[in-house]
Amino acid sequence: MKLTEAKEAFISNWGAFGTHWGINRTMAQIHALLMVSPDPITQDDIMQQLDISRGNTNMNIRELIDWGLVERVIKPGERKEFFVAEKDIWKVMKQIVKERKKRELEPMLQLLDKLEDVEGDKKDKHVKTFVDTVGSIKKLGRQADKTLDMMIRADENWFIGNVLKFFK
Amino acid sequence: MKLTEAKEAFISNWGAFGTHWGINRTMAQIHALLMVSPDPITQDDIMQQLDISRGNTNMNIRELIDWGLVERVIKPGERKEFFVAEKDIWKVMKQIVKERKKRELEPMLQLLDKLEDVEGDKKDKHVKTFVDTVGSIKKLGRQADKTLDMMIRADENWFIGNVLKFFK
DNA sequence: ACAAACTTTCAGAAACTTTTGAAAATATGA
DNA sequence: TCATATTTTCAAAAGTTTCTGAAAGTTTGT
Repeated sequence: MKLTEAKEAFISNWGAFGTHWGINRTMAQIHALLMVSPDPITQDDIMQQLDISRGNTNMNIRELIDWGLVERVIKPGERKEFFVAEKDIWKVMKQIVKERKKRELEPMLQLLDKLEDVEGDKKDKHVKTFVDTVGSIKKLGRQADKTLDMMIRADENWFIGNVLKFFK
Repeated sequence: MKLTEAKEAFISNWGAFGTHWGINRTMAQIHALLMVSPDPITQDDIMQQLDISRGNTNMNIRELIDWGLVERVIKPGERKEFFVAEKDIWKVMKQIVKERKKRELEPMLQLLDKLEDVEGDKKDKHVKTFVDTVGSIKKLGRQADKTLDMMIRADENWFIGNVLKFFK
């Protein structure tokens, strides 16, 4: 397979993959393009290579910067801004986990805390089922929260080495 | 907080939460409703409680059954079908992980295998960046795949106990 | 201060997803 | 078998998200 062809396949599939994970197609594609680009590239390069509009490109680059996955690079003597993606995939993953944890898991745990102390007779099966369900989701959520925290702090090799040992 | 109110909050938030994870709002809401219902309920109950159409209800129940999160229950002497959700949240999570792994992670790894043997001079920085990026994603993906496999096979208490110990 | 280079915004258009509801299909019991 | 209850399907409508492109805003060098 030729490089151009392989790049295209990678970008388009990374885009499709992203949509399953709540990231919009274009954002994931820009990210993919930047990950396989050896040097920083401009907004115009991105527009041209992915064949998307200026506005769309701009918005999605900003979103990627917000997520901490892409950085602006200013080249001395150049008027245009350049962009570069974090290439260490472990860092990328940690960054994504961190953001989604903050945006999704934490608010959910807060809500569950409030919901758990519903008033009413604990012997009523409706109350009991509700409290039990919420309680067990909270327990699992807390566990996930802790595990992800540790992962965010861990170093890749330490992590992979230990996980491998741990899981026989 | 009253039970009815708490249930509503739970259902509506579980729905919103679901949309971040590629599950449609209604499907997640039906799942939430079934999780807090002590006994099996009918399609009409669901339609009424969530105020959604028959077609929508039917399609999403079927999808939940496909995912292995909900079961049909036939009550002797009753014409209607009843539905019940798996209430053990650990099993629910394992089921979701299993399905998403199959639907998303595995195809991605297959693609990366093909992309990694791109032709061209490994000293060309474009080729090198591409191969390195794809290779490291593959490595991390493989690791995730193994870890998830183990988790699927594990028992909840074994898992939580060990994870806690493991992460100091 | 000005003009050119470049970036950002946002209203409307396009694309995509979800929902409805009525009709078709199927199952049940007399 | 037939009438009725129940489930399933699917085309069209509603809703939502994403994208475009032109206009407004900003920065830079002279």
